[in-house]
Amino acid sequence: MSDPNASARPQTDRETWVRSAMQTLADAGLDGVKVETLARELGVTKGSFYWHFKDRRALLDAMLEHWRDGRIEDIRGRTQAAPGEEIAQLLHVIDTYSLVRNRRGMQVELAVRDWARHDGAARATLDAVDAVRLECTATLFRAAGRSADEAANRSLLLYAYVFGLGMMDSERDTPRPAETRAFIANLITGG
Amino acid sequence: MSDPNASARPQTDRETWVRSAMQTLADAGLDGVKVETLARELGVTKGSFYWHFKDRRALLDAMLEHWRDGRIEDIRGRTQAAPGEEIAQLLHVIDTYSLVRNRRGMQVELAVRDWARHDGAARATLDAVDAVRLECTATLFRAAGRSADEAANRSLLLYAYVFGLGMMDSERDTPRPAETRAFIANLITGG
DNA sequence: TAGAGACCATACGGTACCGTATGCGGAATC
DNA sequence: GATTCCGCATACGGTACCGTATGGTCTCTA
Repeated sequence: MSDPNASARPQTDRETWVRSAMQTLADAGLDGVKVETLARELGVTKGSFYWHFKDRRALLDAMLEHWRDGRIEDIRGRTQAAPGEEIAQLLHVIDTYSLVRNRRGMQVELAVRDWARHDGAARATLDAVDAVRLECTATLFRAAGRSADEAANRSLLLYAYVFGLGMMDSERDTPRPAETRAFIANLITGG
Repeated sequence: MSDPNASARPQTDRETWVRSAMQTLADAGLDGVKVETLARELGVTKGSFYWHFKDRRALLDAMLEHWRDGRIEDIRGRTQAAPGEEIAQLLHVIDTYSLVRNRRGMQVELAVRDWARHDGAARATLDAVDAVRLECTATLFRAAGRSADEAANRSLLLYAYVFGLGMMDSERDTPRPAETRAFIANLITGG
């Protein structure tokens, strides 16, 4: 009872493994996430890993949970807008999601989406995140006066565009011209 | 001289390997493309593979070439339009590329795009294909009266949307509602 | 019909993983 | 200061690959 975080203490080192695994996922894809490789990069051996995790699958599930929670928190934070500012906020969401400065986040996103094509758990996690995202932006569109259908349609276009662009520009170093980004963002929002 | 295709005859069996590898690429991703696994599925052994290909990398390069040629031929064929029919043709392109019936082609597309994130040759191939695609649709937009900038911007939006949607819907079995598809397609083309 | 070359099987060495079993030190506890 | 348990190292067996070496079979041709 001396340490109120006693039960959570091992979580700290699980976090280390998960963070390192997410980095590798971004850099090398899911098949780059290997127990012995991660251990080498962390300067430990597999013995450590198999104390913290039952097996490789347990790490993958922890990664999905970690990513899901972060993404849901992120989109919730980015879709708060004062009345009358909804469209401006949507334009800001498009810009932050489609700019090159989110490179690492985009790489993780693309890796998870590819992962979801072969794994049920990843697919379920991704669907949950997408559902929240679509609902968040649709709420903004509705608050800006769009119908429910139009809000849903524009939200779908928004995410498909943003992640599609991330896929096309994943290795690009210079951002798209400001005029291009503004033109497309205005088409999506209908501003 | 009796067989005018004598020099092309070995190509036939290379083609068999490439086709099987493309199928596996669609189903299991690049890391599923393994020499011994492919050999088992073809009912032969590695001995056959290493007679036709120098190594695994040679197969991967052949796959990229095969895919590139097919995609360029495909987009060229789909972007022929009589004067005045350009927008209608663009709407048709959007529909064929975003519908579920292209499932296998979309899976290959997504696998190649993921591949391109870790491999220079794949990235170069993909960039070449994207450049042709963008030029093909931009030409249609210009023929429909858009400015060069607007044509390029709408083309970028078109492909980002189409492949982004393919990523979001890769495991979906029922197509999106016709109204949703029409609404978004009209936004992209500005019809 | 003998030889050459296309096409593939067999067999092997080497590597990089996964997961388990077990040993070992150091901190906390009594 | 002996015990317990956490955190990790070491060592092992097993599997799935890649690529090479070598031999066999079948066909076509001279």
